[in-house]
Amino acid sequence: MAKDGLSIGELADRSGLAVSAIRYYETQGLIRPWRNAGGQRRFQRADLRRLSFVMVAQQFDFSLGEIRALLDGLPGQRTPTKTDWTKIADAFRGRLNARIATLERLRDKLDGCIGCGCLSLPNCQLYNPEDQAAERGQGPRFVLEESDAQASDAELSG
Amino acid sequence: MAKDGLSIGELADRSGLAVSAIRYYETQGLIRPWRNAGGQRRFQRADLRRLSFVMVAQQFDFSLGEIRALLDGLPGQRTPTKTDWTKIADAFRGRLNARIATLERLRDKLDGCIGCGCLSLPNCQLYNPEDQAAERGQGPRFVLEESDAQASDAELSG
DNA sequence: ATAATTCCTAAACCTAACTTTAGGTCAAGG
DNA sequence: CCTTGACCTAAAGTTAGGTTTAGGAATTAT
Repeated sequence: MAKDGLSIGELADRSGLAVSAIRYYETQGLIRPWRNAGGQRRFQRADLRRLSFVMVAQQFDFSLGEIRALLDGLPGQRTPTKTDWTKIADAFRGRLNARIATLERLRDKLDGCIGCGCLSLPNCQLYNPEDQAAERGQGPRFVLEESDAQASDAELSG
Repeated sequence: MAKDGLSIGELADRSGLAVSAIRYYETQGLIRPWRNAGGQRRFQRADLRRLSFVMVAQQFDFSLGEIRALLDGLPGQRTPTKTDWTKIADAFRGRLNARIATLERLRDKLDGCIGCGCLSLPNCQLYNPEDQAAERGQGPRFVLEESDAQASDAELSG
């Protein structure tokens, strides 16, 4: 009930976040409470919006580091206003569309793959990860290049 | 060159996986090599297909545990054959469609949210996570229920 | 025969995003 | 005053999916 700011417990109740999560967010620079005389954290009411923003951004697959950058990028270190929101929403939508597009491409590959004898053919599209880790082997994965005859040797294992 | 099965290094080269990853997969029950006289792992050539399957399934967001279950569910503990593949592809497609649908719903929410003054209104759709962790707080998140007046107090923080 | 690879195990380490625990302090209520 | 209950810090634990390291043994190449 302290009128000089919200306690971490109050913020937790109102946000639905765990107290430990809020403390963690502080270590990650997402929120900066001040301390009262006794050393306890005190939060502004606007911090509720800040936490809300964090929670929403997480749904769009932004890491806490990225969210911090978004927050820091706001003029004056503010919590987003309606005006800022439009720009941020564009970033969110972009991320979302990219993810959807990736999944749709994967679905197309899968559909094009039915009945192609997959998992026993050399250049199945499904073996080109395209996202996950586009670093290690630059070229195609040779996974199924068992060029020898005997197209389907010993299917049994163990 | 050992004709009595592939060494782990050969399997790694052919699959594109790291040797350490293959060993790890063994601990997870995804692959079961036998040992030669000297105690080294030896793999069947069919294990390449098994690993390929693991890699593909991971792209569809299946955990190693789930992949193991899929593999174990195959009659005779086989690596999927063309016949099995159709059934599994259905499972993959289902997972994919569900994910796409979720993201599209999120996008719709986002679009319906533009200009609604989000992040300062009580019941923004974006505050209902729907996926992430549908466990803790069963009810709605009260995130923005600052019922008092002063709709936009102190936007500045720090 | 010997050097260079490759392989072995066990255990520690890594990232992300937190939670849990331990030991101790602060604040609110009766 | 005194007891809860909320809070504090630091450090360790958690999950997933691996990687790295250390110390040693097996294989392969020369």
